[in-house]
Amino acid sequence: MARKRFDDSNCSVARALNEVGDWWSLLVVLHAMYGTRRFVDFQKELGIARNILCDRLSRLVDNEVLRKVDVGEHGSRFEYRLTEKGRDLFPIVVALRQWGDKWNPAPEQAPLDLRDRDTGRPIRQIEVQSVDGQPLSVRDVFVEESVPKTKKAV
Amino acid sequence: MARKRFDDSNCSVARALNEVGDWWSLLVVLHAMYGTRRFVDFQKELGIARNILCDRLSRLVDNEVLRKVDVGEHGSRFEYRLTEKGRDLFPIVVALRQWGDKWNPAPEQAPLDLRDRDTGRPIRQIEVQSVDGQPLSVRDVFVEESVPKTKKAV
DNA sequence: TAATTTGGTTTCTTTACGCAACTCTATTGA
DNA sequence: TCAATAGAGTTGCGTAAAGAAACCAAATTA
Repeated sequence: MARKRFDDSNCSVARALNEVGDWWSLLVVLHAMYGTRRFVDFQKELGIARNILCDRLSRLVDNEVLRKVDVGEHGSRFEYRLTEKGRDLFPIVVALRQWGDKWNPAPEQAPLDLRDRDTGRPIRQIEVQSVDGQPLSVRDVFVEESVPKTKKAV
Repeated sequence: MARKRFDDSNCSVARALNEVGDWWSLLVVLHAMYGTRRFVDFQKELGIARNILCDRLSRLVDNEVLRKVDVGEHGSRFEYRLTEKGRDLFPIVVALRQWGDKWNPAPEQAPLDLRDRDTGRPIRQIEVQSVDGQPLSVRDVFVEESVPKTKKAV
């Protein structure tokens, strides 16, 4: 692949994709949110090759999205748990899920129904909002330059 | 790479990643949101190889994230424009940007400051919300089974 | 004590990425 | 009018990464 990397990109989207922008990383994080913690469980649930899983897990640990925790008395039993940084990917994962459900619904399957644990009611559609909670589209937004001068459309 | 594909996965996150889950696609979409429409402009701005850009653009067109529009009288001048499906990726892109800014801030650079065009005020941090607008974390949420039976934690 | 589980590593093949060069049609410019 | 340039790709090649399968070692379990 000789993949291009974006570690030092001045675009934060590129930097984010550098850490979780491949085919597997976000799925690993998703399953971690579902409660999966062990190497073999990730492997079985995702059907990912072991060497690739190895690589993804250690990359996620390096990037502090996961923490590798030694359970089991004499080492050699480990768990991978989400860090705060990892849990902070929740909105991204949910937004992806909602987008997938909306635009590529599964033929014979109802979309996963996420609900508020307190009230039992479904969660909202994720949206970009103004400070007062109004939904904003791409066109409702502009980039404020650091040295405020001009308004440049996004 | 011999990538595994998730077209028919019953997980909508996997299906979403199947369309935009590679290193480049979301960056192409991002730049399209910035206003880029021409092949050469994407190529210059992203520094992507032309054949890869070709592949990504046609995949995004196939998946109806972009539309290929013939401008120029005699053909051979094209523009790639976001469809509604593509514009609907806005929250995902913004969430990625905010995550990148929060957890991997650029050393010498202020994060991109997105603002509401109407009020000039910054946008909100994207979050998963309950129907009444309360922020929800991973732990505040459960999966309601299609045939309601048990409450399974996410 | 043998079999199994866990968490990998190694080897090998396939596939896709990235680069550079090339093509073909319009458009611009001298 | 003829050459040069720009736009939008395509082709070919070397390399790096993905996937499959086999192997391995420590720790549990039977």
